[in-house]
Amino acid sequence: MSKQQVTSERSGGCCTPISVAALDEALASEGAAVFKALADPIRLRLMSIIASAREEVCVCDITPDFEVSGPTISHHLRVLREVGLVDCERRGTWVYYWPMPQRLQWISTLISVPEVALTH
Amino acid sequence: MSKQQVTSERSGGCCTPISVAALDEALASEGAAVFKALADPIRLRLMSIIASAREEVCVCDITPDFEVSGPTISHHLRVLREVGLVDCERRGTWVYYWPMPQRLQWISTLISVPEVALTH
DNA sequence: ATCCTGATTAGACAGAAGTCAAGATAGACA
DNA sequence: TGTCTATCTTGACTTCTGTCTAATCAGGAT
Repeated sequence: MSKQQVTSERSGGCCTPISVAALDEALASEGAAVFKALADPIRLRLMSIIASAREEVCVCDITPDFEVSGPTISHHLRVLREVGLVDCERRGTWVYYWPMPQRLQWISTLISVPEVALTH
Repeated sequence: MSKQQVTSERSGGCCTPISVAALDEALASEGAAVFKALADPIRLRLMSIIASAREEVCVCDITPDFEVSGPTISHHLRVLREVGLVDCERRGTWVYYWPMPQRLQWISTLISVPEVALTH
């Protein structure tokens, strides 16, 4: 398996990193929307809690870790969901969230830097 | 010319991706600040133009690609500079920008997903 | 049915961010 | 010196965002 293949598999579907070729406006808008979702300390922590958990995470377990109100947590989770970084499901009284790893990997690849560009 | 030099973790080896372990508040704040800089379509395009160029880029070559005023471009470039994603230098009449690839790679690694998490 | 708990939605508000016009600054050159 | 060009900074305006309280919704249990 070539490096090229590994890269495209890990990129969550596609995309040339911005260090390789300039983005067109459409991709820039989509990418910026995802970065905007990660551009808040609380949302980034929420994303990291959900992404690093081995299982789905209950909102009830997340909320106590933060010093903002429940509705605010709910708002931030919705922002993450609307850009496809997480998804959720109600199960009985509780709501559970899980990460969408391909979406996260896509945005990571978008800003990744080829090794040659790091060493020069 | 700009303030950069940030955490210790970004040199070479980098940080622990958020899919591996939850972020503490300090790293979440720093990461969110960098994502905020990328969370605008114009800034993301600016970053991609600068990062993908083989040479330093003159502001005079960038500005015509956008439909906003010169001061607005200047403002966006400053935002990118303040989070350490680019740096610049005046040379004669013109100002040249170049990318800081390690900083970009740091934020990319922060949200990268281990292969095992993509296939399960 | 009615109540209780967990979570989301609606509405309001302060502060942040994007934009532009006008002015300031840096350097080249006559 | 003065002027010209490229870029940045300032100040103002408008829109967007994060946060709260209060109200609403979804399910379980009494």
